Amino acid sequence: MRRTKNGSEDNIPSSDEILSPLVDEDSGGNVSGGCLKKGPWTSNEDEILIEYVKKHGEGNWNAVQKHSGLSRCGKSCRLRWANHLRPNLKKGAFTAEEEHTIIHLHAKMGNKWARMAAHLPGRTDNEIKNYWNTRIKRRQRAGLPLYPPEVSLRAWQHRHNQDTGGSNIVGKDHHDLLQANSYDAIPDVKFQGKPHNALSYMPQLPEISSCMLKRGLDSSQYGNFMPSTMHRQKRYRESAPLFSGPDGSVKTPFHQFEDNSYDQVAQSYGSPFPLDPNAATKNAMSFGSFEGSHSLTNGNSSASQHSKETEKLELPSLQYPETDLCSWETPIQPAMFESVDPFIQSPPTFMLGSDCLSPRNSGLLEALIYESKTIGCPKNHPSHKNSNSCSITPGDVTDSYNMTAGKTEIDDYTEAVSPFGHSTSTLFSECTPISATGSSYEDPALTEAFSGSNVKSEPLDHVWTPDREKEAKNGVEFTRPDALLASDWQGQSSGIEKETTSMTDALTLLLGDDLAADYKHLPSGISTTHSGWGLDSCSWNNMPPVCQMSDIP
DNA sequence: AACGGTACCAACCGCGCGTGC
DNA sequence: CGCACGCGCGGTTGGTACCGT
Repeated sequence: MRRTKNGSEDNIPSSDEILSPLVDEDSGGNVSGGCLKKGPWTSNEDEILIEYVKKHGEGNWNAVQKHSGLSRCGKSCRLRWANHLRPNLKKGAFTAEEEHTIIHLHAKMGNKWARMAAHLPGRTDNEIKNYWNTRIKRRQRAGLPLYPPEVSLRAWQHRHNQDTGGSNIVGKDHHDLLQANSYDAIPDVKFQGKPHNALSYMPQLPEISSCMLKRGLDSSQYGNFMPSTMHRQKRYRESAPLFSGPDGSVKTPFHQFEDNSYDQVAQSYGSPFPLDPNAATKNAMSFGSFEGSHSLTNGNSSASQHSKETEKLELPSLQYPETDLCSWETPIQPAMFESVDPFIQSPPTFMLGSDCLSPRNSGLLEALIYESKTIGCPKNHPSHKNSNSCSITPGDVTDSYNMTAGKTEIDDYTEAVSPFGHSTSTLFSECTPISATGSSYEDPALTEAFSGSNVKSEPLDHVWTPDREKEAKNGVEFTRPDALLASDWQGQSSGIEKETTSMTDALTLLLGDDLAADYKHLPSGISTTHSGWGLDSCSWNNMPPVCQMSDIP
């Protein structure tokens, strides 16, 4: 700590400590009764507290005031003790090892500071939190990604191992699962082994990498990247860098669309997407594309009830089960579409990750925003037959890859109109892998699926026909690198080298030569075309089953 | 030297959970 | 069952030091 204000930190008593000027003004200086002192602790107070703990042990903090005469609330005492006075506390800067651990822990847990602290003896959650927030700022300023690529990879590996080791829906009654209109009922949706198709694969990557990339940036102070009061455009520009430019410069997702790379990539693939020149739509798409990975805009902040349940699962934010909606499997809720600025405003509430949804993680304002949005959604009215009318259940989107979403309220959902003047379904198509096919609404089958009236569950393999595959290649959503990867995988898996080349070209366009080149140096199993998104889709089968994240104590 | 912006961090706040009555 | 209380957590605020102009 650089400062040594009023000696509370350096144990040098001062007159200020004796007669602390920091008594809560509201207390009028009366520190007795219910009016307790606030502000920095003095060494005197520290001594009193230490003595008290020696005598009575930790706990029962509210009794401190009674027994010791310390004019601090129990809560304050507990914090002081836990963060500064208890023995074995490490002071000073984090070591490189600790930093490394923190990074990995954060990739694994998200903003679970206390849990992270448990892995760092002598460190407090507050310390870690402050460190992380500082790190976020620093890296954001420096234009560096929050996580090193290898961390993203490891997180993915961890996730993948969990996935393959956990339950999966393959072989299960998929339909039943999809029918379960409850987050609780949503199992660990897995696409076992290698992806059967690009769409089944795609969700896996973004939920890890982009989730990670965003997550840290989504801590409270930087939730939604920037204060809501900041000008939108400014925020875009200052948002956490997610892409590296050819010159090493970092580009935000919005940079991606400020230049022509977006279109270039799309054109290189002959995308049928108009890549809407309309700014709003473009934003919507760009947001959607990242919203599509959800993590990017959700991070930790969101307010939703079901989060509580999932949080109880003690699932780290990056260990989202397949129900974790830091993926494209995420149901899209009204907030997403009704936000004037989905990137700025209250993020969708569909994050099922342990800390993605927690109301506690959301600011009160966010919660209110969402609440107001929810209320504002007529279909969300309690009287409506289905409270989820304005949303899509996890299963819906989960299965959207094969366009066989279970019976859902998609029909309702498609009726909503975004502030952009797009139907939510349009946005949905832009925000989900559905759009990756580029045929969300060109394909009659898909259209039918989205009509919501007669949705059939079909095996993945039934849906992924060669034609569909071709569609996907042509219409891959270029707002999503992972989609590109998926396409890449498709191309390679089917021996279409040309496609792969195009893929690489596209990535080069998207990521820049340097970055793309860097990927070639990544170890086996890691993408040769990208790192920011974790792994090479074509290396799916080569992924070592080693869960590096488990190395963390 | 003065000023403003920034970085950093301790402390605080609000909320939710668990428990006991 | 409802309430109060203790506790823990994540997020936010406020104060100070540092740095650049």
